[in-house]
Amino acid sequence: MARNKHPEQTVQRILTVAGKLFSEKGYDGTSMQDIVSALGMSKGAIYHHFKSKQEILERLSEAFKGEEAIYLRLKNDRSLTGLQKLYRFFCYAVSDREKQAVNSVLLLGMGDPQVIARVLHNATHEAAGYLGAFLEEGMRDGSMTVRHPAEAAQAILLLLNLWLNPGMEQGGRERYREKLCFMKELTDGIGIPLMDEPLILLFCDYYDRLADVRAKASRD
Amino acid sequence: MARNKHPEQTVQRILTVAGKLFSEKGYDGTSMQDIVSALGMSKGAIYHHFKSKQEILERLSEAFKGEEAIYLRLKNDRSLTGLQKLYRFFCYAVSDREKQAVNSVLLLGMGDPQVIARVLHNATHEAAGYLGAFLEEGMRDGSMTVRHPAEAAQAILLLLNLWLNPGMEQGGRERYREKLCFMKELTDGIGIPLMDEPLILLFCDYYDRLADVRAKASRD
DNA sequence: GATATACAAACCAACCGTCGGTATTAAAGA
DNA sequence: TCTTTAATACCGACGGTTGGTTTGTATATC
Repeated sequence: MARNKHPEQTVQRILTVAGKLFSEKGYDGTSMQDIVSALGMSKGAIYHHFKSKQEILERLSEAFKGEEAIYLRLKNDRSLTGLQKLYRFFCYAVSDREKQAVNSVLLLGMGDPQVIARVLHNATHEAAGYLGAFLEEGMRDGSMTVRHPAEAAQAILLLLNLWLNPGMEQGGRERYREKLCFMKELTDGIGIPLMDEPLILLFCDYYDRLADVRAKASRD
Repeated sequence: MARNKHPEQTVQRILTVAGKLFSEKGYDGTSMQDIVSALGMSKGAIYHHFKSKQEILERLSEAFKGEEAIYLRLKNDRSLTGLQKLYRFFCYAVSDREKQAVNSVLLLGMGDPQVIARVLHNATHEAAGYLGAFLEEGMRDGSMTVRHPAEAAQAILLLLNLWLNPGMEQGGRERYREKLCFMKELTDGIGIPLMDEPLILLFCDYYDRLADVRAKASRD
């Protein structure tokens, strides 16, 4: 139909390069011209595929939407309790997520206000609905004793996505582990015995993976 | 010394008008020209008193720094337990804060990424140090049984400033109250029996005050 | 009257996004 | 099969707006 037979590749290239730049220099710190130059394309090309700079960021953050898929899969699994579903959701969140997002702005670019706002919105709006459903299920089947499922879901996701986000951590690995221990007490305290040692280790891996990516990035 | 004998008044006028605009149209959505026009002044005048647009926002958000004063006052009071100090700190945070900040960007402008990032930073860096000290004190004097004081302080402040921030609430008054009930269970669960009924009512007042300001603002 | 300050206004580089134009291809018509 | 047509992929100069600077001037204080 047009000059390039595979425009999706172009879109991907734009997303990849823009994500890299955003995470290196921040969203506001990256100009459209920067992206254009790094791509060796024209401005018109980008604006042909994306209607604005914001839209690039939004598409980049859609990796988080992958949570919707895992949610739907877990939801209809009758062999699992609410707590087990929650547990697997967390496992996915810290391990499988890497595939699409470990290089993404959402982790490396965590210093940027635009990114923070986006993650926050995602946590308290989109994702909280899913988690809340698991918590309610856990109440019914007795696998947890949480009393305000909707609120608990929001609070937990807020802490998970912002506070436990390795991209936000500045205190090093040990402090991150301290955070995880506290998170265990917090969730236990509200009746959700979620955090066990294996999950904590998964979180630590999560942290280490980002540290690697960071180290590699700072070598350039 | 110069044309105007009372430059502080000019500075105040700039802060007031800029704060109003920021909260109405967001930080990025407000241009320097907007502020200049609303003030009926010149750009040079603003840049004579503030070195950047960011600095206006920072000065506006210094109301939060008032927490430092109350902290120092509480810190040296030997008649109070750690828990009592924490309690008073919270009372201050939701009641006294209004004097300078109820009209400020930090509540009304809570939708803005720049504002969110600033509040977040404030919570997990500046303020967390103070709170952590109270928690440690509370551990020693036995008024609470928290095990990870530094982490608890960060998590509590994060939830307080972002999640319990009335400017972020979109679910109405009842949902806000639900949040507060959950917050009580959360703090109780980690060994900090902080939230009692009077404090919850203070929070509700806090919410109502902002709702009033909002209603008044939308009438224009 | 010298000097430092409060402000004005013209000015600047950089920014995001637009727009008319061109190249290329898939499909439709002959 | 050859031509036409229309839609897509892309180009790059341009425009309006942005945050910020600079130069100039009036005035209050010493």
